Formats: sequence, C-alpha cells, structure tokens
Amino acid sequence: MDHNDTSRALRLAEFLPYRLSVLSNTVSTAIAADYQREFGLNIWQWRIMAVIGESAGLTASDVTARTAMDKVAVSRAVAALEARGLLQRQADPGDARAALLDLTESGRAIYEQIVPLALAHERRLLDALTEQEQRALEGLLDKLASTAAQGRSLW
Amino acid sequence: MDHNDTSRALRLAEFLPYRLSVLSNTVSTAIAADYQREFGLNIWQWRIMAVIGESAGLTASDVTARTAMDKVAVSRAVAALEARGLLQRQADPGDARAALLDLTESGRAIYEQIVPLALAHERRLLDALTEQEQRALEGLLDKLASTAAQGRSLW
DNA sequence: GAAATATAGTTGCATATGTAACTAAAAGAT
DNA sequence: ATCTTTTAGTTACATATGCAACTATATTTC
Repeated sequence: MDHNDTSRALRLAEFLPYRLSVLSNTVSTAIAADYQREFGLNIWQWRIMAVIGESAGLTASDVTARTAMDKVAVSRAVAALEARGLLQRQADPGDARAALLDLTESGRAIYEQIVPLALAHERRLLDALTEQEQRALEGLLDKLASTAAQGRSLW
Repeated sequence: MDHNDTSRALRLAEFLPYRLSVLSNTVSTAIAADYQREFGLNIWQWRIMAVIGESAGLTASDVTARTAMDKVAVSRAVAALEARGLLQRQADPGDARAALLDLTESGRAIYEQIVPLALAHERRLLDALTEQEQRALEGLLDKLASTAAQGRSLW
C-alpha cells in the first residue's frame, strides 16, 4: 500500500484535518479560558479588539474581512463590546449605513494588557521549535491555508 | 523590536493561534459540507464512524478517548448514527454500563465510501507540499500538539 | 431620476454545543 | 456485607452559532 494510494486505510489519529482541528482547539480553548477569566472576553470579542487595536477606524465590514468571522458574529461581538464600554461607534461620514469602530480608553487599556498575554501564549508554542522550524512552520501554514482557501471557492 | 520581544505589536493575521484556527476551520468546513451533502453526516458522526470503522467493538468511552470529543458529543452522535441504522450497540459482557459499538452493514458501506473521499481531501492539501515538507509538517504538528496539550494540564 | 440591485448591519429562529445534574452499574473501603 | 466513591452514559438547561429574512442606505441601470 503506497503512501499516495487513496484506497489505503484511514487512521483518524494521523488524518491531517483531524490533527489540525485538535491542535487548533487545544490552543484556542486554553487561550479563550484565559481571556474569559482575566477580561470576560470571548474569542470573537478578542479578535475584534485585536484588529481595532491594530488599526482604529475600521468598519464592521472591514473587520469581517480581516477576521474570517461572519458578519453576524462581528455584529454581536461589537454590540457586546460597546455595551461594556470597551468600543465605540462613530458615524461614517461617507456611508450612513456603516460605523467606524474604535476602542474606548478602557478598551485600549484592556487591549494593552491582552497583547502581551497573547504573545506569551504564542511564544510558549513557538519555543518548542527551533528558529528554523519556526520559519518552516510559517511557510507550511501559508501553503496549506492558500490551498485550503482555493478549494473552498472551487466547490 | 526583537522577534522574541513579547512587548512587540500583535498582528492578528500573523498570530499563530489565529492562523491555526482559520486554517482548521477552512479545512473542516469544506469537508463537513461534503459529508453533509453526500451522506448527511456531521463532523462528529463522521469521526465516530472513522474510529469504529478502524477498530470495531470500542465503547463510547474508548471513542471519547480517541476522538478528542467529550462524552456528551459522543453520546449524541452515537444515538444519531444508531437511529439512522448505521451503527449498533451490543451489551458489553464485562460491564453492564457500557456498550460495544459496531458499524452495521449499511454503516460499513458508507464508511467504505467516505474513506477515499476523506483521503482525497487530505491528499489535495498535502499535494501542495513536497515530500520533505510533508514530513516536516508531521513533526511540527506533533511538537505543537504536545506542547499545547502540556499547557492544558498545567493550567 | 426612478426603478432595480447591491451592500452594511441587525434581528429572529432553529439548531448545535458545553456544563452540570442525573441514573445505573462497578469498584473500593471498612 | 454495606457504605462510599468512581465510572459509563444520558438528559436538561442555558448559551452560542449559523442561516435567512429584514431595514436602511448606496449604487447602478435605463
């Protein structure tokens, strides 16, 4: 049975999509628990704070495009952040349907606290790899992501 | 700003946990849509069929241990598969609480059809990589998974 | 410059998922 | 042997999520 033979047996533990899913879930769950405990934020709220903290004045649509979240998830997370006073909406002068999003002062304060935590999580993972492996990982993830995304549009 | 400096800025698009999550979701969503359309199975049902197809006679607990699913998810997916006649439970002679799970004939028939599809999905991803990159990926995923899992127990 | 079409964002509803509580059987302790 | 604790699996409930329908504004077409 050849390695490329698609008629070979399938072992779940070795199946790439399964492994990616388990790895991603393990990582995300650990981080999510952390942010929930420390700041009462879920993953989606945190993602939005991350992109707005990085570039203020984006609209919800911009956020949707940059976070791989759907617009409903963005809408809900933005509403929750606004309700908590971490984020504010400003009328978009050029488009009355849209709103420009910014962190409030207290949102910014939390953002400044989260970033180092997030980077520490990432670092803990990357520290298990050599410099060379880290670079290899970058490249592999890029390739896989673009291959996977391609498929999506073709089907 | 040094690459190892945790006080550096955070860019979501380059943040490893985020990239893993997006990649895993893209892959899983594509596969899930496929299995849903072709066989009416969701990811969890498919995972259970995969492990039972691979080793018949496991209990739900065994499945829980091998699939990184929680026992409630396993219970529900097993119930759904049984209701559709794809899987059957047999009393465990040694433990009256447990049941031994097996694919039915029609379950087995579907299993035989899914395996090549699943492998084709995997192959499409891996074909974007050289042989060497594929081996590197294996190793990196192993390292990351074990590092991530370690964290989980410590926290 | 209407009418038709597309886009930004929200809401409602149906389903999925996670946590905790539960039942029944096993295993361990005294 | 009985009492206690653990384990297998299910059920109930509360919350999260995804999809479709909706409102309001922009954009395009004729």
